[in-house]
Amino acid sequence: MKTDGEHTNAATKSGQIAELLQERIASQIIGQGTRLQEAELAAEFSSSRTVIREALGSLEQRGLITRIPNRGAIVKKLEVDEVEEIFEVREWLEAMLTYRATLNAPDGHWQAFHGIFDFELKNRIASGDIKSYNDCLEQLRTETLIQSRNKIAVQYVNLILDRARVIKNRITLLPGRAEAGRQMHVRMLEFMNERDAEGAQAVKREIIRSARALFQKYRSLIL
Amino acid sequence: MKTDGEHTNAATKSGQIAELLQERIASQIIGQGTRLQEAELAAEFSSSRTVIREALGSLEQRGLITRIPNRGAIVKKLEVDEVEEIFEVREWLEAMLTYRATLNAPDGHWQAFHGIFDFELKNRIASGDIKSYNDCLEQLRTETLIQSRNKIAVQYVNLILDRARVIKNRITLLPGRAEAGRQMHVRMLEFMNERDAEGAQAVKREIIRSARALFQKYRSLIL
DNA sequence: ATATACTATCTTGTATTCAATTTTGTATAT
DNA sequence: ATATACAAAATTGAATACAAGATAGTATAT
Repeated sequence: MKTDGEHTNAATKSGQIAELLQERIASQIIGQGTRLQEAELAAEFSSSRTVIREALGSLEQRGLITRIPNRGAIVKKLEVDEVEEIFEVREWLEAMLTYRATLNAPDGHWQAFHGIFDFELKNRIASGDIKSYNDCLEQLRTETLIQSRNKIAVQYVNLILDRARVIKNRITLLPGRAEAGRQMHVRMLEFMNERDAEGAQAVKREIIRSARALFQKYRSLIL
Repeated sequence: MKTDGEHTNAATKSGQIAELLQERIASQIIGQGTRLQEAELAAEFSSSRTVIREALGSLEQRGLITRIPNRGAIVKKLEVDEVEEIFEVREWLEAMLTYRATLNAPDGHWQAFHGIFDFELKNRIASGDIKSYNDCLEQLRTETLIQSRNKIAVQYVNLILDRARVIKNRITLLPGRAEAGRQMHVRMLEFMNERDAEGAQAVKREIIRSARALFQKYRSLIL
C-alpha cells in the first residue's frame, strides 16, 4: 500500500514504531476507539516510553489518534461526517493528480493499464477475483501519483487516504462495485491515453463520487 | 493568521513550543536552512530536551523542518519546485473550499464582503494601503473555511499554506497585485452571492494561478 | 443506601542520565 | 602543504527517574 519510501524516518526507533502502528490502525488491526497505553506499547516493542511517546506524537499529527492531555491516546473513531469530508477532499485532490498525470506521462503510457482494465480484469472480476482488481487499482494509483510529479500532493493524499483506508477497501467489496469501477476506469484511461486531462479528471471524480454514494447507502454496514 | 483554535495541543509544553516555532518558521523569523539545536532551544524555553524533541517531531510531521538521524534538524528550504507544487495543491483545494462555501452559506452571506472589496478597498489600495487589503483577504478566507464545513480540508489547506506563507505575502506586495486581486475577488464574490459555485471556484482558481504566474516571473526576488 | 471526601494507585508529562554517533581539532606521516 | 589517524568534544538517541494529574477504591457522614 505504501507508495514512496523516500524520506521514511525508519532510522529512529520512534519512526519505525510509528510506521508499524500506522499500518495497524489504517488496517484496523487496532480498532477505532482503542486506548493506546504508553507503558503497554513500550513493553511490546521492548523500548522506553520516550520513543513510544514520540511515535504517538507522529500519529497524532497524522490525525490517526487523539491525545487528551494527562489522559492518554485513543485511536480516532471514523465519524460519518469525517468520512464524507475525506471523500470530498479526495475527489478534488485525486482529480488534480489524474489531471497532471495525464499531461505529464509519455505517449501511450497508459495503454498497458487500459488493456488490463478492459480485458483481463473483466473476466477475473466476473469470476469473483476482487483481489486482482484491487491490486491493479493500487498499481494504477501508484503510477498516477508518480506521473503527477507533485510530491507534496502525493504526501497529503496518502495521509488522508490512510485515515479511511478500510472504508475504501470495504466499498470495493460491495456487490457490483468492482465491475462498475472497472468500467469507469476504462473510460478514464481512454481519456488519459488521448491526453484529455479534463475528461480524465472528470471521470476520476465520478469514480470517487460513486464510491461516496455507496458509502452513504451502506454506511451502517461499512462503518 | 490562525483560523481555528479547536484541537490545539496548547496543554503540553511541547505543543506550545511547537506552535511558537511553527509561527516563527512560517513568518521566517527563523530563516530557511537554520539549524535547530536541541540544547539551545531547551535553554531558550527553559525546558528539557525531551519536550524540545517532541516539538521538533511535530514540526517534522508538518513538513516545516528536516531531521537527519544523528545529525539534527534544519528549517526546510523552499525549493522552486516545491512552491509550484504547493500552488497547484492550493489551486484545487481552495477551489473546493470556495465551491462548498458558496453552496453552504446562507443567502446574502457574502454581500458584506462584496461591498468591502468593491468599494472600501478600492480607495485604500489606490492609496497604498496593502495591509487593509491583506486583512480583508484573511477575513474572507477565514469565513470561507468556516462555511465550507469541511474540517479536514481546512486542516490540510492550513498545513500546506504554512509552508509557503511568506511567498503569499510577498506576492501581495508586488506592484499592481493587490488591485488585480481585489477585482478578481469582486468577481468571485458576485458568483458566490448568486450561489454559482462553479463560477466562484473558477475565479478562485484564476486568482491562485495568477499569483503563481507572478511567482514564476519574480521568483528570484521572492524566494 | 447514597453521596462525599480522602487516600492509594495508576498513567501521563517532564527532567535527568546514559549511550551512541558525529563533528572538530590535533598530531603524525608522506 | 596535504592527507590520514586518532582522540576529545559536542550533539543526538534512548532509557531511567521524578513530578503531577487522573482514576479507582474505601471510609465516613447523611
